[in-house]
Amino acid sequence: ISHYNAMILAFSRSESPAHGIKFYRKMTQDGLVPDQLTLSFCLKCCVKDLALFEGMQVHVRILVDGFKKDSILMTTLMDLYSVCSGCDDAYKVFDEMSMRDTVACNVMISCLMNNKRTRDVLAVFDTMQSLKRHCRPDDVTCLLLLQACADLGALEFGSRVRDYVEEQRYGESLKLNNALITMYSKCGYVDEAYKIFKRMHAKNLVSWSAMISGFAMNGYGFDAIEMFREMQNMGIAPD
RNA sequence: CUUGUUCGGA
Repeated sequence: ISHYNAMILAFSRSESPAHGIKFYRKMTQDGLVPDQLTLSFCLKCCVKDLALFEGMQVHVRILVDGFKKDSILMTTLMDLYSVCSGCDDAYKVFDEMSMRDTVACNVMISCLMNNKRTRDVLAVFDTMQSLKRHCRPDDVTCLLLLQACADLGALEFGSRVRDYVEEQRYGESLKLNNALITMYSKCGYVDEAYKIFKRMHAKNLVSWSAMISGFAMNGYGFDAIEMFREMQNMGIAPD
């Protein structure tokens, strides 16, 4: 069976996930019994193929086979509904999970974000902070949240996330710093963005580009050009 | 690297 799993996993990462679903069907018709891994890989195929109906059949199988308390599997299911259906179905799974951890919350947040339900995102963040450690927001949570704030121009909330980031000493994370730069820029606070930029030890092409367009979008075209030169002097090639 | 979430700027 591990060979079948390997096959389906490979299909789930390929550009033809539908073949993985076919393969799964075939193996069950041949009387083989899928395990958690099989179901998980098959779900990934369904997500990638946007195959809601097939995914729901796997859902049924999960329940029938008694894998309901496998939280990782349930999180994958959430992702299926998040991508192929909507918040309501994803939340239903979320709500019925026996153990909700940080990743499950992150899936929920990303789903809510895609559906522009910002206020609910906020609420989830709040409850995550007050719950036990297995639900505490992590770096991915912050990344998601900062991106949302940037899109919405939600400075106040973005600052709260920033405080949290610094409490947790995610301060050296390149991705988080870049997300902060973008968030402040889009909220119109280039100076704050620049402070972040300056104190960064490691900078990316992304960091530079974020800073440059931050200046540009706030009407500091000259500084943008200046930054661009400085970047090249640092030996970083523009793309 | 045999089960889950983000993948950064434009």
